[in-house]
Amino acid sequence: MKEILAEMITRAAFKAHEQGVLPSDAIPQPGLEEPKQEAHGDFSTNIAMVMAKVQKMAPRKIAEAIVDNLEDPENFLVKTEIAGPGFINFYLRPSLWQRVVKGILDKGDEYGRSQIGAGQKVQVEFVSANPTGPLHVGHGRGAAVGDALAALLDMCGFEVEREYYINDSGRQIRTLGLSCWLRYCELKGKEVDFPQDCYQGDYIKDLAKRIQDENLADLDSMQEEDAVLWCARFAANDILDGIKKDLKDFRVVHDVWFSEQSLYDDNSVQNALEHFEKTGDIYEKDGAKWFKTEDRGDEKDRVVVRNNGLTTYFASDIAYHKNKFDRGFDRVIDVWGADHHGYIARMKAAVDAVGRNKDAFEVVLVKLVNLLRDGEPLAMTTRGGTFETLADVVNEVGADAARFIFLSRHYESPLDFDLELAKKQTNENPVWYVQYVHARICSIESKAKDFPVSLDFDWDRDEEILKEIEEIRLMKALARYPEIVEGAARTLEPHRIVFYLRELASAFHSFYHDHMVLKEDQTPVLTKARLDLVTTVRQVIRNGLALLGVSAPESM
RNA sequence: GCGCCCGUAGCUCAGCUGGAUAGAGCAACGGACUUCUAAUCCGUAGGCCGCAGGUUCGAAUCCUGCCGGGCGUACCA
Repeated sequence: MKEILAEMITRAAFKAHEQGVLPSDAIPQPGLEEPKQEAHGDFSTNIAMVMAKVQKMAPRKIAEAIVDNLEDPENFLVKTEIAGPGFINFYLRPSLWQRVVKGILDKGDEYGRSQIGAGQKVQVEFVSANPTGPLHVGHGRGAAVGDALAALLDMCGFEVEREYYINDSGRQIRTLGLSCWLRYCELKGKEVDFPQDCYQGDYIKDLAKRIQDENLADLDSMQEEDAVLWCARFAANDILDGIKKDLKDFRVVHDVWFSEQSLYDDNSVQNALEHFEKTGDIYEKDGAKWFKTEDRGDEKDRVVVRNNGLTTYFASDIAYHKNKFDRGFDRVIDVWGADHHGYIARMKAAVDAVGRNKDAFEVVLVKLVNLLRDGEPLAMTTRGGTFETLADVVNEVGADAARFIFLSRHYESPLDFDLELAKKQTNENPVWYVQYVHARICSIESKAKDFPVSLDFDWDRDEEILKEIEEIRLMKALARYPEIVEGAARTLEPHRIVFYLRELASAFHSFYHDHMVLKEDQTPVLTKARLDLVTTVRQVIRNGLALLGVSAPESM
């Protein structure tokens, strides 16, 4: 509908130019928007104001010239007016909105799909928590955001892959092994001084106990270093299994689990380092090797090999991101916690050095989550305690509520997550508000069997059937969905879907309150039309919730 | 110190590429169920868009400075 209008406006402007009314032929692409106020029509354009400078004319004069030259052979418009400083407002024939119903009925689950991605390959890497402890709520938000982004991009015609990067190498894995080993020693009754920088959580004790109880290894006869390594492997694998289970329960699925260690095993890290030493991007200073990131936009150069010979995380990250692009991705999106903020510039520099466009690598920084109960903050220590893990939260409030709330704000905004609120089955809880629409409509549909419904009804007939204001508003909201999806994908902002769904839900509830779908003294045609209308609402609610990874229940 | 993000209604937050009288949810107040799920709806109230300049037909939006808050700034991960 917008395209048609834009076309009409452009044609009118050129016609006005040919007639000499508009001096310049520089006609910009008309921007059309839905005015905030219904009194300003269905669509409006500010093109006259935009052109004012070039045309050297008053905006309202330009608007007049355009309106005078509008051709509307199919009678789309019932009224056109010039308002304010030079807006042109368009009032559409109401029956035009009915076309959206047919469109959604035809497209079903595919309504909202677009091809703006044009088949470009995108990788979304998210969660990627170190396998040194269970996922906490912060990871949950990252998981919800990453998963929704992937779904959005997929819906917009990108070829998407979801990846989890496992930091299964390096010092912290050894620390994990040491922690586990020491707890094991404690169980054996040895006096142990448990260091501060070891992992304190009770889950480590549980692991040690399992090693003992299930007799998984003969640690006692091993050299201490071997025992620590064995513990490290065992603990990391077990914790990773736990992470996988937590994600599964949260309905998050990754396509690829990528091991950091594999980059060492196949010499990728080594090769990358050697390569950049040759190109001069890596140099030696103070016994360490530095990557020249400052020349590429970072604040300073960064160490990749420490003077003790050990590589830093940055070294493997360079190899990792090179690997990503080598796999043919046009865009690489990393979802990180906000505490990794300072890492972006150096990673972009590395991507630049690899010879890729810095803009092909994007980082979505997800701010932290404040867990509350009845408005009171809960302590978020790494030590075992009350509700801090993702699993606990999902257990308590359910995956639907958790995901919806995680996505209910811009990812860059800190998020308060109130456990009690998330569980409430009242209007304070936004999840239910949206899901309720779906359930209500399912209920109507199942009751519809007992009603006389016109069967030879045809949406192609251009007669006006749905003419109530609540119906028109609903259809307008439905029509907006595809561009909401596109906008959310373009800006990588899934929260837009949440806001949209609340609007659509609100429009539906208003309609529902004022008008009956199934009513005895109503024409079968109107019944059928309304039935189709609510079915399309259900469809769009379903499609939107699917993007968020939230279920659409048939009854509540 | 430097860099990034943020400051919008009592609270939590939207606000697209600058557009008309700045929006929503919650909380508050007042109404609406003999009807397809009241987990709902309708109405009222609530604002110096942190402050001060600048850009222009027009600024919550763009630029500069200041104030206030968060984060980052490792031969850590």
